[in-house]
Amino acid sequence: MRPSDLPEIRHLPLFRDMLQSNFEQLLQGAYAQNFPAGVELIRQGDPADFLHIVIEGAVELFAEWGEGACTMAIVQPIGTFILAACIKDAPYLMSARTLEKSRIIMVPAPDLRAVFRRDPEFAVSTITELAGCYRAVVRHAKGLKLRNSRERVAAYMVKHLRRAAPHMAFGLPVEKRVIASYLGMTPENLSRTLRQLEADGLRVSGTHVTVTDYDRLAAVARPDPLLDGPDP
Amino acid sequence: MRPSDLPEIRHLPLFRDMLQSNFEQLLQGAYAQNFPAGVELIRQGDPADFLHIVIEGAVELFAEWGEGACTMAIVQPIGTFILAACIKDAPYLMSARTLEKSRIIMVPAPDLRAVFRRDPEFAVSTITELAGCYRAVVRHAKGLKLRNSRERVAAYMVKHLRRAAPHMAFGLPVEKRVIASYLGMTPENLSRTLRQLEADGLRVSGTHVTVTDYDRLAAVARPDPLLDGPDP
DNA sequence: TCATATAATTGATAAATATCAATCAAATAA
DNA sequence: TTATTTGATTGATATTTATCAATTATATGA
Repeated sequence: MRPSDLPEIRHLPLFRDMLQSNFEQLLQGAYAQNFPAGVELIRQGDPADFLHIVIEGAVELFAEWGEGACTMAIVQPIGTFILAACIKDAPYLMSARTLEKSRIIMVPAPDLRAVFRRDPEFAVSTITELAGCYRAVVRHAKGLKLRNSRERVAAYMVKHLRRAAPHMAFGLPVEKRVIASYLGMTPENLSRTLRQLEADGLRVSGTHVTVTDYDRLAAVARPDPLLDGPDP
Repeated sequence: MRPSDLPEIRHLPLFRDMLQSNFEQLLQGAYAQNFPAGVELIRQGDPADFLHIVIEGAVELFAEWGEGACTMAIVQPIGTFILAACIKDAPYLMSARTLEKSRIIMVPAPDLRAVFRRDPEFAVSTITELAGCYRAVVRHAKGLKLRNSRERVAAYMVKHLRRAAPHMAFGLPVEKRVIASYLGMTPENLSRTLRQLEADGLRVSGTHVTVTDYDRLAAVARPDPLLDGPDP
């Protein structure tokens, strides 16, 4: 592990408040690894061995059932994934693969469980982190059930535009087929929907998104913090 | 609050391992209330004031957006809800209403946060509980994205049949329209799907469900612990 | 650079699902 | 009990979304 990785990790909400000695011990047993794009890091159903931290690159969490598969989330720096499986000492519910060249830190699950039993601050941070993850999935599920695909696409664009504020443009973080799967639709349907949304102030060319009429687009998306998350 | 409520609550995984003194203090500030059916206990967007514990009856967690609404979960005794919002001190993401005459215990959120900061066992239980909630929603979202409505209905029936094992029959716990909404479909579609599944060993008459051919039904549902939860 | 693979788009069509309206059944209250 | 409300079912139809096939664009590697 690079020494330069540590301060960044230390600043994550999950690790920010714990005792220095516990932090050091936790990352003692951890190790970093660089992966090319398209590597399967985790297979759903396997026992949870490591908490993963994405330092560079991007990781797709996806689910499979029979022939089908779908994207459940994208994790980008600096983010962690599958905390819940590690804590429950249960099988992973999702698989994970790198979308690009990525640098990942892996913290052994038993160390994690040991430390939050004796560091109350870390326990509180873990609780807060998990509560945040839970709420994120609830919002995702709400979007799937309450919005149709056109509304989900519009909401996705509005959400990313807000992050890019005050600009009225941003670049898509991942391939369109991944976005389509995340939004619970086919790539063909996404393609047609983007075309259709040109009448509502959205302009997508390749990976570049421009919003020409925010109000019109927002009228389709009807953004709501209870579905799209807090404003930032 | 009835004295007879306490032992039951004390046996919940969430409260089982904490110090008796902390348990007593936590429930000191709590109070129990009886509600008729159809009462809105919580409105999404409101600040999270209380952890709710269902002692008797049934509570529907639902989400609203614009004109639309959908059922997100059913909580039955003895279960808790909206732990995550209490912990994050954030607005509720879901509304809650009683589906039947229900007895609910309400624990003030600030007490909750205070106690898990000083009782490590309670912190660990909270972490485990939240991780479990998270995984439940992930499974629900996976089901919505990977299965079509026929498969979701079949899986719902298989899941409930397993709980009723070794019987090959059980009663629907809530109205069909609630089940339909939970499964992300219209009541009409559920009705037609149930009719269609008669060819696959499922027999539903009113609230009574009988499975005449488990293997055929399971062939439609393709049950999977990563979508349907652990076997019990 | 070109050749090749992969992703994105487009059109045609099919399947899934929702909507609307009418009826039927079941629960509930007077 | 009967009257009334509410939920469930059914049919007809519209809409949404997926599938399949072909083409175009874009990225990737020799």
